[in-house]
Amino acid sequence: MTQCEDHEECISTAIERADRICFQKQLKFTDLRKEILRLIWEGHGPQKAYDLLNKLQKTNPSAKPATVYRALDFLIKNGFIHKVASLNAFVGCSHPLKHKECYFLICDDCKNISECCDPNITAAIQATTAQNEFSAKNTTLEISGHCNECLKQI
Amino acid sequence: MTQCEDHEECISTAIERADRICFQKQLKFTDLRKEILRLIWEGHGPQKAYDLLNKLQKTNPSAKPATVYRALDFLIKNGFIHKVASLNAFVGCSHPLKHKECYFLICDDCKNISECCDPNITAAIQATTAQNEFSAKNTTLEISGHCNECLKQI
DNA sequence: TTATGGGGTGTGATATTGTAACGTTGTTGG
DNA sequence: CCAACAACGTTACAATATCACACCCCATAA
Repeated sequence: MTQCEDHEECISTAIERADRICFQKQLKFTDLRKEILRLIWEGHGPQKAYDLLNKLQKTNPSAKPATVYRALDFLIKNGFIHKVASLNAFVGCSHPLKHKECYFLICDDCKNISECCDPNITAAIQATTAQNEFSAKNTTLEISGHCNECLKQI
Repeated sequence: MTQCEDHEECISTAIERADRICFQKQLKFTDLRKEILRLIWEGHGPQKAYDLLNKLQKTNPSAKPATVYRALDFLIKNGFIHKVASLNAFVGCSHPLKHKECYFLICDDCKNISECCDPNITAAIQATTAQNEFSAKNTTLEISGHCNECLKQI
């Protein structure tokens, strides 16, 4: 699940990517927003808002819930992270800009999340919404269970 | 979305169905659980836990959050309702026993929810999880947008 | 140059959602 | 009957999230 060979590199790649996109789109990628994005990628799994707050307070003791939630709002709105509704947690997006819809495989054991963005699923969902004459704006697809690595270890 | 010709009948049908299933499965469908299920169906849309608590307190002034959440746990566990993760709300299941997975179309305007349980989506999801060697336990698929009725009214 | 307006942040308060823990009651099988 | 367990009552609290208002910075127009 969401392996990376060199996690430091994986984090900095994500930050640089965001930096680039923000520059192109003229978005303000402030230190605070960058720090929150970094903390999310450091965890490399779904991160809870208040855990992020605790970590942020190590370098920024006066941080408050709103501090974190505002940064999260920015990051979500611009596609750098996703909210995982079934966990009330937040996870870095591996490919911002690439697509609107993201689906997740969530391992209950190792807590890792992988984005699985299958076009077949998207097509099936579109067919169903069309059939129901429903105009979809946002899709939340979160599949929990056990990843292959964890299954092997049993 | 989730229309019903006679809402009183629709509620009582749901209650009777649950009653029957509980009898068959030897589950204790207590007054409290029945009342919560009734309140959920009365709303005929996603109901928030604390709204249910307020309504419950009209007939049961000493009800507490735990009172509601315990009843909700029972109803979810036995398939009579679903939790809508993206809304932190609860909605009655139109066909308990029929299937494990339920997908939702959620109208942002009229707040109605309809279950859309398309086998094609299920198949697409299964194909993807298989391909990722992931053993799925639970699937949350919640599609928000606008239903046809609301689109027409614009 | 100033003013002015919007975005981002600081800060305190509060709202909303959900659980833990422990005691009591009531049912039920042995 | 009574031991055991499920359901419920009750208190407290934990976890998640938002609001409101003040302040600062800085880009831009007057």
